[in-house]
Amino acid sequence: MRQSQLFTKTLRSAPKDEESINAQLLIRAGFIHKEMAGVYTFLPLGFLVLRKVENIIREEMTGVGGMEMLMPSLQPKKNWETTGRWDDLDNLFRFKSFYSKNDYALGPTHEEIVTPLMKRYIVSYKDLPFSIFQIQTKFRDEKRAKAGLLRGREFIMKDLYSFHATEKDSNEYYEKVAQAYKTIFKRVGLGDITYYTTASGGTFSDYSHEFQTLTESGEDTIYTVKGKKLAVNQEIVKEEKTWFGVPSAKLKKEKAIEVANIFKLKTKYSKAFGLQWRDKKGKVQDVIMNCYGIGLPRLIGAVVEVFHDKEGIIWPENLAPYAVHLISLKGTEKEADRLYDDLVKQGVEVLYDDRDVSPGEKFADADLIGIPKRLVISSKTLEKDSIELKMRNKVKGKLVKIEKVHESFKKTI
RNA sequence: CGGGGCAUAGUGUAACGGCAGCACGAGUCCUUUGGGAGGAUUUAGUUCCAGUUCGAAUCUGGGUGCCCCGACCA
Repeated sequence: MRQSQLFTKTLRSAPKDEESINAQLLIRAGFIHKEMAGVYTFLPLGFLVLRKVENIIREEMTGVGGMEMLMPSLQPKKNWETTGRWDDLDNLFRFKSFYSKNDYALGPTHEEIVTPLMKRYIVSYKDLPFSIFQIQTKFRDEKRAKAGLLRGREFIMKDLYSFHATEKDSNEYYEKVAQAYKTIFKRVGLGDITYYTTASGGTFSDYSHEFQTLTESGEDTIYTVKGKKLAVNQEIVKEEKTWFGVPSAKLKKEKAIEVANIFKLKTKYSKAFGLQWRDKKGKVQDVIMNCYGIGLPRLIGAVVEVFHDKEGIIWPENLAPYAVHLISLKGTEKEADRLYDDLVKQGVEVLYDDRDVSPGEKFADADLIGIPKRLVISSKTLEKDSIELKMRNKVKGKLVKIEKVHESFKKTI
C-alpha cells in the first residue's frame, strides 16, 4: 500500500472527548473512527488488524473442530420470550418495526437462535457432539459504553457453541477450547499477561471462566497467585479463605481487562427450547451446551493498551496491519519504488510512505501507526548500498545491504 | 440507571453581554527534506430549541450529544 493513496490521515492530537489510550492512539493513527458512543468504524488500517485477529481466532476455532457459520443479528421477540430474556436481559436492544409493528431484538449473543436451530439437526446420540462458531456483529444496549474499543454497543464477536450428550464430554471439550483460547492470546502477543480465572458469575462453581489480561486500564480486579499462572476474581476472594493453597490475603491484587468469557450452559437453553437427543435405548435426554466468546474489538483495544509508548502503538507482529513500513526520504524515489515493487512481489505486507512530506513527519507517523519493522531508504543509506532497519520496539536501527533485501526480505530481515 | 463534567472550523484552543480569533490540517504557488520545515495565499466554526436583551458563543430554561466515577456487564 502506498501511503500517498491511503485516504486516512494521522492526527497530531487526540479528540478531547477520548480519554482511553486505545481510542486516542487508534483514532490518531487512523485505524478507527467513532460514529457515536461505543460504535466505531474500522478504517482500512484498523480493518487489516481486525482481519488478522479474526483469522487467528478462526484458525484456532477450526482447530478444535468448530464449524463456521453465520446467524442473523435481527432476531424475533418470540425466541427471547421463550428464555425469559426479553424482559430480564437489561442490555438487550429491543425495537418495533415501523411498518409491521412486530417486535425484534438485535442479537447480543445467539443462544436464542442456535438452540432452536439445532432442533432440526440433533436427534440421536449419533449427532453429538459437535460445535459451531461465527464471527459476527453483536449489539448490546450498554448503559455506559466506555474506554474506546473496550466496551462498545456494537462489536464483532466470535461465539462458539458446543453440543454434547454427556457432562464428561462437555467438560473435556470445554478444557480443549480453553486451551485453544490460551493459544489465541499467545498468538496475539498477550500470552504472558493473560490469566485464566474462575469467574464470579452465577454460583461459585466451574460454570464459567474468564481470560483476564493484566493492564492498568482494566476495569476488573483480579488476584493472582504468585509463581502460578492462576488468578481469581475479586468476588471469589471474598468468599474463599484459600486459593490453590494460598491464603486469600497473600494474593496479589491487579487490574485486568476481561478479554474472553466461556460458560458451561448445561441444559439451561436446551430445556427452554426442548433441544433433546435419544440414546441407544431410545431414551430422550437434554443436550448439554457450552458457549465461548471473544470480543474482537476489545481484544484489539487491550493489545493497544498493553503495547504502546509515548509515540504511538507498538503492534505485535501477528496483528500489525503491515509487516514493514518502508520510508523513502528525498531523492530516493526510484530506489524506493523498485524496492517496494520487489517486496510486494515477495509477498511482504508493506506500507510504503511515498508522500512528499518532511522526514520528521514520516518518522512520527511511523511511530504512531506502530508497524513492527521500519525500513528507511535515504541518500545516506544508499551511499553504503544499504537501507536502515529499525524495530518499532527498539531505539536504534541498523544498516542492511539493499541487494540482500531485494533478493529475499524474509532471509535478510 | 445515580453522580460529576464538557460542548466554538476536520483536530486542538481563544474571545468582558458588543467585528468569532489563533495553531495544526486541507487547497494553490515558491523554497525546503534524517525526527512533526519556511514564506505567500485560500478554505472552513459558535450542538439544537426557546427565553432575557438594543445586542447572546457568552446570561436563563429545556432538549440532544460526548467524557469520567459508580452501579450493571449472558
